[in-house]
Amino acid sequence: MATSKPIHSFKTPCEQCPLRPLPHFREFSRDELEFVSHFKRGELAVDAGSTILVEGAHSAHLFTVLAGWGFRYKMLEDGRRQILNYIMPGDLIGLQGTIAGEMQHSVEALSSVSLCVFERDRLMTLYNKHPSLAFDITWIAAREERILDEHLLSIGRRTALERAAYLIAFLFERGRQLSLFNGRKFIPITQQHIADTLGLSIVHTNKTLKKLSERRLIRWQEGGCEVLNGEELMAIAGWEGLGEGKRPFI
Amino acid sequence: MATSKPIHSFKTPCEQCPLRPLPHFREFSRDELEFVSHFKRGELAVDAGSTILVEGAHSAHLFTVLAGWGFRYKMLEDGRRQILNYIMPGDLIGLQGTIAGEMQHSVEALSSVSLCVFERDRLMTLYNKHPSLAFDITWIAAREERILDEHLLSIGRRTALERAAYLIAFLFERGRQLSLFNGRKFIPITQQHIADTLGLSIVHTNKTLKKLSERRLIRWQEGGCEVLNGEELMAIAGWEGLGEGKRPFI
DNA sequence: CGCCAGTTTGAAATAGATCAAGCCCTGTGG
DNA sequence: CCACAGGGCTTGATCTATTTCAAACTGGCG
Repeated sequence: MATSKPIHSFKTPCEQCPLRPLPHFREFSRDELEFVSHFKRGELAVDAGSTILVEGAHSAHLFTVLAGWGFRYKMLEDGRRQILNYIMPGDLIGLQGTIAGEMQHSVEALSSVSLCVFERDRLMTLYNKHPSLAFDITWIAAREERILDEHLLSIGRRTALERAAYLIAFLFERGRQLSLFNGRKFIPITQQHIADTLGLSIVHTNKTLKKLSERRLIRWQEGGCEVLNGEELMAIAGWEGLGEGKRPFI
Repeated sequence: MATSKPIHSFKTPCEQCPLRPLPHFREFSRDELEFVSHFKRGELAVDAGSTILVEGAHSAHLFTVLAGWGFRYKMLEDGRRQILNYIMPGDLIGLQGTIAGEMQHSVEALSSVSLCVFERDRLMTLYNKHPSLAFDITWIAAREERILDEHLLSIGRRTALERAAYLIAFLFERGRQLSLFNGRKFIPITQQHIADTLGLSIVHTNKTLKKLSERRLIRWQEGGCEVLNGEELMAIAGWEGLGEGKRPFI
């Protein structure tokens, strides 16, 4: 399994980037846009279930998600898996490889995913020539950190029901910010993924989700979760949301 | 409680920084050193138990830890607390305030702590004038992310015994890298802190630590934990360690 | 048709939480 | 010098959230 198609020579010009017009992302200056356009080396398209990056590998690339859903995870030697966070359009992945030499986690696609490919080697040029973009990269890393903090709070101190409510509300909020839902508020995820994110067994996860379903907050469909009441999920979790405001991306 | 002394006008010149000579940190160029020296605005000294930053506050400052131990945490409304990570010399704190406007977590001192104070406003100058330092800040953020990933794996998927072993090994490794131990390998921490880091109750934490004590891997002393066998703790946790190599700091 | 991944359910086992006390040490105030 | 209060640690007993085990159901798909 987990085969990824070769990197396309085809590339969407950054000037026509489908993400840029979204209200969630900050504007680029002409200058920045031009640099990023050169920085981008190609596009990668993978199918649902493919592995995008593997723990331990030395990848020469950085990626920005153009479309689709995926997740980052780590495993223990005996196979226990922990999902660390989800990746969605605008997210930068592979930065960790820059500091540690090799990836410390794996990344897998939940849906079909397409990614912009950058060369890690040229990152220093970005820092030298475009301080504003350099700052954006720091911003993106700090944001990921903030989200991990919240996940940690969730796994460490929330009950199973609160955790599940938090996770679904979180994914829903992220999708909403990215204008990902056309009518059907659908998250392409399996109960096993939810279990591995929340640190619960799949059986208990199933029973917990059933409680949320009975309260008409979510509905489970083939291949994912439909959100019926995001507000109430946030209330159960005691979670404030992601905050408004525009964010950068590369 | 939690009173912090006013920011000292007194400042250790960066040229005489006690951290710089440590083998764990990367060298600075003369240029970088000069800039950082100007960037630094003063020093802050707080006692054990003091709050250094509070969730929700708008701080105008960034800090680098010069000496001492502390921790970052978040709380739920009903008082449940989750410790997110520990801060030690060389760590940068307050960066999150830059991206979210306000702090998303609090920081408290475990021992007496002294900090270098920087003005957040002048961060952009650093990005404009010193790309190498800008990159270092990203590096530091990405490193924190990596550590949070590991914590998440721990809380989500390791057993209580494994978690405790991981945490103590982790703190021990960090202290060792920083040459913090002179003979006595002592971590200034309370069992309540360990419980709030591992997502366990204090009673169960106590019983778990007792098992580690009985195996002669640690010894509990007044006010903290003495590490007797870091190797074996890592083995129990199935944890590889932090990796060698120098790291930057500001 | 039969297989497979994902979901669902019930029953038994257990890790960890909660409850309740007691202990030790240090600091404080009479 | 003693009393006592408080924080941190320890321990045993009971309770419960969650895991594990086992089995069956569903809908696609070759």
